[in-house]
Amino acid sequence: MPEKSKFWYLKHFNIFEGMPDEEMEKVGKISSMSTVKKRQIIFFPEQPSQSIFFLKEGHVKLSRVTEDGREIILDVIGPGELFGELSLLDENEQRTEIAEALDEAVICAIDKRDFEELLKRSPQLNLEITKRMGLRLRRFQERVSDLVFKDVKKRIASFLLRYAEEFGKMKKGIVTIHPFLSHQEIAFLTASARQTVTTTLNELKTAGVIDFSRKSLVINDLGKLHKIAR
Amino acid sequence: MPEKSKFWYLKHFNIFEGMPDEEMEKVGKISSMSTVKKRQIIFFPEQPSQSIFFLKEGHVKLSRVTEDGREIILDVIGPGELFGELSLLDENEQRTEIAEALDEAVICAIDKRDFEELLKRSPQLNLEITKRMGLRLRRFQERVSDLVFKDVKKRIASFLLRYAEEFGKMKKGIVTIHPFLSHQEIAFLTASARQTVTTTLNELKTAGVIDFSRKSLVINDLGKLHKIAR
DNA sequence: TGACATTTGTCCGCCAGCAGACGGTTTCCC
DNA sequence: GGGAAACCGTCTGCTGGCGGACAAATGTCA
Repeated sequence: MPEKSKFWYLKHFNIFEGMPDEEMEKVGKISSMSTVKKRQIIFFPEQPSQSIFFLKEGHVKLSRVTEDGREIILDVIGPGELFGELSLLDENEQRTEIAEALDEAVICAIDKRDFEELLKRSPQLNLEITKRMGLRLRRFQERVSDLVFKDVKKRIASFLLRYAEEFGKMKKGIVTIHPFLSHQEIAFLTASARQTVTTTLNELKTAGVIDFSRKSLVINDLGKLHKIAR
Repeated sequence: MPEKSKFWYLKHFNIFEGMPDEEMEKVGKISSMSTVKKRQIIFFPEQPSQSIFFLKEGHVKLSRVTEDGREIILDVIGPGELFGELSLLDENEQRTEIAEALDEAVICAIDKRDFEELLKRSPQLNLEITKRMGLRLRRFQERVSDLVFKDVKKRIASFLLRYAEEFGKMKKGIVTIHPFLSHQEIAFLTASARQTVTTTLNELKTAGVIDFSRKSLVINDLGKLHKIAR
């Protein structure tokens, strides 16, 4: 799957690659690093947005909460990705997203204005950001398309494939993932119900396609999973 | 609704605004304009992507078709917007979208490479593009969230509001739209069935919220529509 | 190590809304 | 202006999967 590896590559490509050293130094000066614990919220929607973040280690869940308290997960990201970029759009508006650490995470924050300055000075960086946003957009398109055309079983299979590709380790055609999402969270991501996720996963287990316990998730038969997801 | 007008403003803001004249002249040289008829396809997914487009007049539907021939509408855009930007991501890959004119449209095409050059030279333009992509991303997030949380009636109401805001003319609190989407197309956009759209629209008509014939669509009670959509 | 919180597993009743059918209306194009 | 094609309106049966309920397993923290 050549496309996928390219996607991966672009995503994990260091965003400051190819930047002259003196610029890099400036970046170092204007950014601040910190560690957040599992389940800690990184920014609240009420705060006026002023920083954008880079995730160095761990996993972060980006979500929204509706007025009546229901949650929707917009994305789950891993090391090397940036988030909060949408705040570039807002002037003094509030964020609409919540970011929550799914495990111990190391993040790096840069003030929005500083970052915007940086963008103006470095077309290369700017292009990189644009491409990343484009990739996100694509993923969302995919997601909408899945929601419209696929039933729950297919959506969950589809999710597992993405999950495996982004966060799993492949060895001889078998992918192992250290899971960091609950069934409830998978349900939010696939627009389904918790119970349905549990049932479907167990169905897949019985069919021998996957195997899982609380501490690991193994995909035995990628081919079959692809077939189910289509 | 302050947010909305800002959204509108950003979207319809001329993308080349503030560009020095000599640059502008270059843009003129490398771009080519053309007119397309209603229902004409602007680019096919099979073609390697090489141009990005600006829509000057008319409306364009951006969609995807699955292997088994089902269609999903990704977006519907009006004058002032650009499309095909995602091709910036692809090297020599095929487009995954289809663009189709919904009425007589005037478009302007620029070669991808040329445009990329332009971006490198103009941080201002680059930022503008980034912001637009961000807006699109937001809209998609909204759409996913709607799909997950709202029932068909709400989604259709929600669609009507966007439709009105983007393409309608407001006069004394009443919005009139010259419709260019069929019920089938609205169904694709709202992830529902044609019959359901017909029924729901008629329900809204009976309730006095909207009024429509084949040649015009009027929204009488924006407030009520908002309430239904929430 | 025990108690409380969180997550997973299973069963089932219920209904939103999809999809098929078919007839009426408008639009398009020769 | 007439025939075909596209679009709209309405009725109806059927079902995917949501959501409530409750039990079991696992995690967590004192």
